[in-house]
Amino acid sequence: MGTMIATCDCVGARSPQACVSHWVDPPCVHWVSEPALGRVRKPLEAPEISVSRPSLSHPQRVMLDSVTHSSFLPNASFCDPLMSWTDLFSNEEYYPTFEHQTACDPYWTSVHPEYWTKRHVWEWLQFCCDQYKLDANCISFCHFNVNGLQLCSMTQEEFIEAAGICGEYLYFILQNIRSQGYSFFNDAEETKVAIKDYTGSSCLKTSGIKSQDSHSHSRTSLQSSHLWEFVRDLLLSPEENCGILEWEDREQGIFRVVKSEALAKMWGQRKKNDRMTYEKLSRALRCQI
DNA sequence: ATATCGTTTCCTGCTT
DNA sequence: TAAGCAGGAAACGATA
Repeated sequence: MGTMIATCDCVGARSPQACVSHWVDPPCVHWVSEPALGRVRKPLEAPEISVSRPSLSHPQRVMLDSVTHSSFLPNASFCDPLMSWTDLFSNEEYYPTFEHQTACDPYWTSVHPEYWTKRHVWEWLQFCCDQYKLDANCISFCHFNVNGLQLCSMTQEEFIEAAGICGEYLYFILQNIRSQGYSFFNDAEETKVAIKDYTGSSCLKTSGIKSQDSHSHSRTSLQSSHLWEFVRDLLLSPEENCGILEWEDREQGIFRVVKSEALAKMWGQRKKNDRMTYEKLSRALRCQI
């Protein structure tokens, strides 16, 4: 079980408040594609949060889901079936550079696939899950613990082995990026049709493919509209975080809200609501229980 | 037009 | 007693 504990600087607080948000374990929910904050089961669904009342010795907890990989994983001996993106991303062996990503570290969209690092591959996978509503359950992330060159050398069969029917999509998308560059994403409708035409697979979630270009999702993913995405992205973007959120125990998914006022202000700016307060923001988080 | 979802806002009661 | 937190309930806006 993961937990995130946060101490916030709530305005007017008589003493530092302990605000803990906690991404928990299965078998709960559908908290999505956030490598750092929880376990990935399905892309883009709201997290399940449970909250326990804080005390002096045991700060407030907000438990945002978590997810396990499904038994669909073909390579369970390789990969702990309970291993999540949280686990993987917090594992130096799997994802050694994530913590140290900097603003000058190029994003995957600015690098040709063959030159992707492992981190780029993971970002691309996350993008595909988010963008095309691929069911992360279908994907054996361990099979994608490779760099771009290795990824590009994988056959379609290997993609299918690694991600089932989703592997077909991933393979198709990768080949298109390689051949067309990122212009493949420029026309969302064409992309949508192309992918739909490609296969009638059921690995797409019901909401299908969103008309959202890769640009808006890549470097500017902080503009995502959901609160949980906002928090997730903030935690995953050190250059945007500005010390507002800090990891307390990354492996357990525990983070600390250091600047609650700033967090609320940033969320208010995102939602174009200058009346947003940390009280409201925290209520919204609790609402997702 | 309607339903649903994800908040937003207000409120009350409990805890510290 | 004051301040913060938890959670119920209704309203709201976007979207399907």
